[in-house]
Amino acid sequence: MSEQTNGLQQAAGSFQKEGFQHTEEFCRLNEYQKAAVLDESPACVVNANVGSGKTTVLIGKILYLHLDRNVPLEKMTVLTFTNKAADEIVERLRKIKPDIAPDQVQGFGTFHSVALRMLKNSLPVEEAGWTKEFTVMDPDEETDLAMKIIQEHGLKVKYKNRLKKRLEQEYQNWLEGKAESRYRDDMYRLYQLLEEEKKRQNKMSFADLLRVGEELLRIKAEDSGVERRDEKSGPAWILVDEVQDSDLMQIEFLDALRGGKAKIFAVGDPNQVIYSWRGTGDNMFYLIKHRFGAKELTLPVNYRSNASILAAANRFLQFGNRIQGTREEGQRITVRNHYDPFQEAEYLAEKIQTLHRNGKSYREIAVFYRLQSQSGILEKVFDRYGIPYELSVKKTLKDIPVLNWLVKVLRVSVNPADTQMAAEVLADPGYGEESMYLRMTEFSEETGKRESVSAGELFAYFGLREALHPSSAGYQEDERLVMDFLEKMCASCNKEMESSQGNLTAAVRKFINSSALYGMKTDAGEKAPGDISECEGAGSEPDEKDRTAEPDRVSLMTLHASKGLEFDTVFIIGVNQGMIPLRCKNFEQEEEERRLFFVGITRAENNLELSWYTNPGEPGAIGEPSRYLRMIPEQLLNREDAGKPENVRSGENAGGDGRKSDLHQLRKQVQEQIRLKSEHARRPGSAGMAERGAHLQGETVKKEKEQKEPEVIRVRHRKYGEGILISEDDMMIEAEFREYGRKKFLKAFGEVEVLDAV
DNA sequence: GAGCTGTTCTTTTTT
DNA sequence: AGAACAGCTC
Repeated sequence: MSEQTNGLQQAAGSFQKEGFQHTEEFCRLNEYQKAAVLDESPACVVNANVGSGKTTVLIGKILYLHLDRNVPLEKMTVLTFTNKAADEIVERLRKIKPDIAPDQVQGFGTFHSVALRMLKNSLPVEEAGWTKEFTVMDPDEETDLAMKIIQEHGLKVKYKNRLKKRLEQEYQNWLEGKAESRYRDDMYRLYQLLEEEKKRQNKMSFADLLRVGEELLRIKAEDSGVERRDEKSGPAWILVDEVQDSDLMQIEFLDALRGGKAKIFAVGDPNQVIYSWRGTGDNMFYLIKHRFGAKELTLPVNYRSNASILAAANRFLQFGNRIQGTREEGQRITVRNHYDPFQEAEYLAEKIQTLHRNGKSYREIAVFYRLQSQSGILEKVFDRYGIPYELSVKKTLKDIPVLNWLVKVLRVSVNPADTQMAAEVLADPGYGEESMYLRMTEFSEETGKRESVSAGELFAYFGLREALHPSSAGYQEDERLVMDFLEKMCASCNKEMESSQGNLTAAVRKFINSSALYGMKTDAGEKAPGDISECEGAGSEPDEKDRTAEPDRVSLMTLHASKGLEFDTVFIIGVNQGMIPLRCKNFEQEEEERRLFFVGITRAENNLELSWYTNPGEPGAIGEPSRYLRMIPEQLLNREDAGKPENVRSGENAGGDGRKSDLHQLRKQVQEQIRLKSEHARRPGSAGMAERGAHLQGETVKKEKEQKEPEVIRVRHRKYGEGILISEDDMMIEAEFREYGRKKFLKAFGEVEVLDAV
């Protein structure tokens, strides 16, 4: 298919099949979205503003490539960071094109699941030291194994209680060949021994999947020479969702997968990086752009929020140009002051009740907070008011002891080399049984050869009736949980064996492996204990019925968990100094807190209410509104200090107490007013502050007055290159860079050099 | 192992 | 700012 294939031929060909360009879906896209869908550069990154239809473009791209450019779905790899995102893409694709078969979208999934599939199907894992029968271990298991090795070898490893975190965070350093851990202990020796032990027990950690996958992909590319590899190997197109969230290992994997041949199309938003504390580097969006020499397109138009919300959001934008809106001004943003978290919960309960009575469904409403610990009060009060709510805390199979144990039994059964798991199964205080040992090690020989199986048969084979102790109080419940799990597993395994002629051992292994990657979630919000509603095994499809039956509930979640979601009405609580932003030591962390707040406010479609407490119970927070509230222009706000129902309270605990708190509140308000005024006075260049700054800092601040002139002052930054000075005061300096947009810096760090002496 | 001083982290969470 | 830990001394 030649490169000039274009509009004409498309139009000519449209009689035979519709073609995506002629569908309603395509016509509904705006010009930016269309450009992104149609772009066929070798590498392209789409800088997608919040709410600009990023996933719609990704899906449009898939359909365009498939229907108009004849790229088979099998030749596309679509990489996401969460299983939820992968499921959503396939689900939305099916909505437009319902005849997509599951094996057509094998290449759609998280980085880890795609890596796993390739290690199992097409890469020579033996060359790396594992066999095709390897299993996947989760981070807790890896930590346990590391602990065991530390003990056995008498290693000196500091902060053992934070070992899990350390294993993850220092892994990259070790890979890069650094000599010693920053804590000057045996950490790197531990990595080495751990790796050997994982090979011995034939299992891979999450990180191994990516790292080994990358290594083998590179070897494979070398082997097949510089000349084109045969057509079957590797994807023709690689599409990446939320690319700003990738880490270094994922970029290397991506690069290896591309093999210098596949085209890359990645969408992401540098303004929504909120997980960099977890190891996502500096600025992955631009790093990827430069790494692959990618063309950058933008999606500037937001379809979600009203103009007031977007105007506020624009104040927090750190990269790129301002977000363009499509909607009317709408409701202003409410800023409300409450006395304490308890008063606020009461207020929220009443407010939500009123909204619901006036016809708003609960599912349109969400409450966001910075810390998990803040949800407790809300839960209690909402319970009392009878308001249905859903907490976004995930529960995993590991929280259900009997299933946790059962998974270990199955793990050993499909991988007898896993001595760690075998020991844990037998040593389990609740279910450990010596007799399990033979059943697990003989599983492959006996039952494992079968071509179909039922839950009852497995239950009997493992002798679970005795192992679960029929006389114990929890037996009934345990049996039910185990049978539920086995039934789901058998259904998936039978299907798998039918389609791939594998045996039971292989099918169970596949199921257990993908369950490990899928997190083995259970719905914590559900009342039914232990309902394994989302235990997706190998090859099984997303449960359609679970989604349609979503009950009407208010969503309670952390700001982090809110990413990717949208609601008609959003309340963000605890917008106090010391809470949002959470006290943080360095400037990069502060920037991330700002992005987090940005993510939070941009979830709201029509109504946004931000509140702060005079008396926050949370440690660290102080009774002042967050400085972020001062960053929002006053004309966008609707300040409702002290609220109306709260006045009832002061009458309630009448007398000294109430008056005292009223006085307290009044004083806070006065202080706030004073601060606001001084803030306004300072912005165009406050003489007083500048003078003091000049004394402390020396030269750079000298001539505040000249800055009013439209003279361009150039600055330079180690990372961002040359830019122009926007503003500065005694603490901060703000500059704009062509590639990176506006950034603020702490003068004390001396990162920015002013080039034009004034 | 008590008592001291210095260091490090505290929150957010996916695979 | 305070907890939890590491490493030292006695």
